[in-house]
Amino acid sequence: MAEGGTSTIGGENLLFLTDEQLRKGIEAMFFAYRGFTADPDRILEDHGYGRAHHRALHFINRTNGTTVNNLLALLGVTKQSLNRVLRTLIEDGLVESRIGRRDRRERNLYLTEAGHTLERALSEAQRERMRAAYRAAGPQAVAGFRQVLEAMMDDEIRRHYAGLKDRRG
Amino acid sequence: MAEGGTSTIGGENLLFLTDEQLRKGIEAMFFAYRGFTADPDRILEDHGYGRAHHRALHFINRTNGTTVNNLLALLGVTKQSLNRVLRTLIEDGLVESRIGRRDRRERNLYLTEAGHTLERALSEAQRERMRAAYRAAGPQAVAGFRQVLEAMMDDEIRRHYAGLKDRRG
DNA sequence: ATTTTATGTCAGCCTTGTTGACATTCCAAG
DNA sequence: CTTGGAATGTCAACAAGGCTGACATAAAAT
Repeated sequence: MAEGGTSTIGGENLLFLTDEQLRKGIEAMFFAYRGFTADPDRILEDHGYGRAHHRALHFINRTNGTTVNNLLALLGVTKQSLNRVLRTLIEDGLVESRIGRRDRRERNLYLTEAGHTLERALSEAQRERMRAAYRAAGPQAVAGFRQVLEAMMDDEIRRHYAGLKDRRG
Repeated sequence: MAEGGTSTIGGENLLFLTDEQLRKGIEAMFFAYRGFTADPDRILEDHGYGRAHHRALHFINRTNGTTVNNLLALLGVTKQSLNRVLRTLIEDGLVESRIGRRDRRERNLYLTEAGHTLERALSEAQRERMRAAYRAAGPQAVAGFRQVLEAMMDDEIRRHYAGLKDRRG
């Protein structure tokens, strides 16, 4: 049974995309995402946090000193929603909010030591799962994985994904 | 700059997994999943439904005549949570719930004509995005994509993913 | 001086997860 | 046959975390 076959016709590699194959891909995405979030979720539960807190910690760590507005664009939620999460993280001493130096309206966000500790625990759990999957699938598969995921993003997001740079300060 | 490089040493293809590469993979997963759900979400909004309704419709369509318990295992939520979604779908005439013939405690679930119509609209939107991503990335990438996703699932789920069969009745 | 921008906050709504209590049905042990 | 436990599904109530709208404040821009 040839599933997901490719064929080379006239030098070009063609892909036969049946609805059945696409459905398999859709379900793979759904189930894999569950696995992807399962390990951090368990850690978060112990701290009384949810996925929203994880996402905030991740991107604050990634883009050190980022502003609230910046974070909103990345996370794709409303400021009210982000604010609720951010407030608890600040109250709990995981995130520090400093008034901007150039523009005093802005708040620059940083992880505290405690924040870094939790972020590391979360991301290490997630990296471990990703590492195992990468190893099992092999380098060629990993390259393909990344290509398909990137093609699946919205255009605006793809720019964020590609262009995000650390800006320490 | 060699990012995510592979090298062939002694005939074996090795993969260098830096934390940075893994983090890129993690973010790709996050952003791609947003894109993955964006199109159906827009359709659902028009009908006053959410993602949970989409998932239910998908798996009822896929496993025609499935029971509530079966669906629970696939969706990974509590029966109470599923029940709420199911109730509205039944009230709205998208899903039919028939008392089981062998075991009258069970309910066998089927899509009505209207249910099929909405399911098709949702899955076609999602397939279209998947199709475009597959085309952009190419067949080799698609194979890798599926391999990595499968390796990322929890073991129990992987069995569901691989082994799900239609059982019409 | 006025307007715009960045941020924070309050109130209230919705979806979708959770647990607890309960009804129905089946099946097996007595 | 009856009865008690297990399986299945429903109803009620609560929490997290999305959302919108309204409003306050401070600072920057005009």
